[in-house]
Amino acid sequence: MRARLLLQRLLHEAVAAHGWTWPAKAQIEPPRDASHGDLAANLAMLLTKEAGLPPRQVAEKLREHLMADAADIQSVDIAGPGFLNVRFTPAFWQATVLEILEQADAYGDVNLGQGRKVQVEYVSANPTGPLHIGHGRGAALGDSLARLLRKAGYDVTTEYYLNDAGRQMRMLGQSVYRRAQQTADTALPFLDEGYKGEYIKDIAADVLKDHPALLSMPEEDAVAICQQRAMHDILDGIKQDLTKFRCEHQIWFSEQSLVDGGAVERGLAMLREAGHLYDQDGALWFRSTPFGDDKDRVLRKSDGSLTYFASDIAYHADKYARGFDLVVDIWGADHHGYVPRMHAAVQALGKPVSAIQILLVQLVALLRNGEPVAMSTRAGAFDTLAEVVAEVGPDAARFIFLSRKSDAKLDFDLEVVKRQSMDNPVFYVQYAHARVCSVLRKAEEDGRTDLLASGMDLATLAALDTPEDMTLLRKLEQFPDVIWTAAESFSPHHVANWCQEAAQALHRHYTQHTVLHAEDPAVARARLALLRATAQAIRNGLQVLGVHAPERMPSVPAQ
RNA sequence: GGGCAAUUAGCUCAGUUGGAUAGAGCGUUGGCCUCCGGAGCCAAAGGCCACAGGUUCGAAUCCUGUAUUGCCCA
Repeated sequence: MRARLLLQRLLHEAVAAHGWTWPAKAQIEPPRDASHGDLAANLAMLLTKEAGLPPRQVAEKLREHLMADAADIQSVDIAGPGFLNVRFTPAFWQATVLEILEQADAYGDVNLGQGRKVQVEYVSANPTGPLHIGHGRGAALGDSLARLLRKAGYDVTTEYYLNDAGRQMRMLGQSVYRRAQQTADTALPFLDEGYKGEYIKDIAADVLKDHPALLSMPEEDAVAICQQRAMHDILDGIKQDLTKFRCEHQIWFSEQSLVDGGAVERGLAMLREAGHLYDQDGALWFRSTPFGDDKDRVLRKSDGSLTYFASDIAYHADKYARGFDLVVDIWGADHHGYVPRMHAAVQALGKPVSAIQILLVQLVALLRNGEPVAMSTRAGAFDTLAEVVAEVGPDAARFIFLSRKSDAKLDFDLEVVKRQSMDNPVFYVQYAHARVCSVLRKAEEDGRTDLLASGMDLATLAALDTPEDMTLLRKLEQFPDVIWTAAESFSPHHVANWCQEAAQALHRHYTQHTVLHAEDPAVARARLALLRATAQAIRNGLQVLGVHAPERMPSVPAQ
């Protein structure tokens, strides 16, 4: 981050000094091939027209300006069609260690969000059954995104939208009631569209225990009791599953409360006033096509009942009324058809389409040794989030989810995720952290007070001059940039990738250079500081992913 | 029939929003422990970035078709 900011400032000055204007497409980034330099700028190619010079001559003029007044810059080369390849001094990179040790847990914080209020709404599964592995992916993404956006300077609130009104909840109550009835009359057939899982029977048994007279009540009352109990129990389970998966929702928002509080009617009135509604064929329509939807949508059907979309609009109107500048919705990919109409609704509410960000999470194929895991019909489903987390642990599951783009299908192989090998990079990253901790422990055991004394300075860090030192330092320096781009693109997987790269640089360094047995105590001090800084940065990266950074790995595996 | 996404090494996936000779890991082959944890490191082999056009200094990336797969809608 420091490197990019510095170079950006110097280049801006250089461009201004020649009376040119900064091109919007200008980029400053590490070249793919590290041997080209630390950072590369494509500026010269973009300025040829305005400068009236061939790109390499433009580059030459910029180069002169950079070399004139920058103590931190070691060299500037012009390469290829006119790239400026810039190399910084070792001291510049070494200072990264001081920065990290000073900022500690705050290292990587950036101010992309500038305090803007963001809501992340995620999971929001109907409380009609336990969460499955696909919900887990959305859960990992939503939670990590909240952490990421906080680190990037947003004021984040997390929320779960509870669909507790409507037909599905009634069906849930009826399903439980029917299972209760079946305990008395085994010949009674099950409901065609009912919820069939084993958990429905469990709930029915519990209800019967608390209400022995259930079956002699009027059916309406009995179903209501079943529905209340079912929702309560299932929601309880969902909350437990999410907690075990380290996902926090600060607010649980009830759809029923929207209906009861008249918010839906208010939302409709708002749209009607703005002229976005019309009546046709006895139904109430939202004119969404002017906003890019492919057809208008019904909000109130001819039988008088409201559609889900109507309460969704009211819900989003409520979000904005609560003062959120940006609303992030995380949906299963099977809802992608709703994206255009939601975008339309937001605009009809008077917000720019950029005030909503809808992230789609693709399905997860659960495998075991390459074979699809069949949903069990009897002994409980093996594809529930709870089962999977119990088997592989939250760290491994979260890391797998978060190291891939969310909008691509994902194969989740239980055996592979459980295996503690490089098939499963979470152990690789955690091991890097644990390795550093192990060195620190050893230093303490050996009574190396000279190394463990606090305080560090640039002069000592000058000993970090090997290729492995420089690779590691550059990687650590990039961390804030990674947070920035990841937050900007709502993509935690960039952070996961960085963790792997940082871990790799650490492992490589570790095998090349010993710390406690270094030839010179000063070198040992410098290296130990570097390792501490690395552990800190990796810890911060894992924190964004919601993955633990252990001080030691649980056990040594068998050879 | 319309729409949305995906297609990169044998497998699982990245590719910093258009940059230089396309990268990791696993798997395969061959090396590295008198030393802080070898759950590691190094090296080799492995590619028509699905296919065909187009846009420009420059395309895995952008635009248009085609194919295959998945999902939504009628």
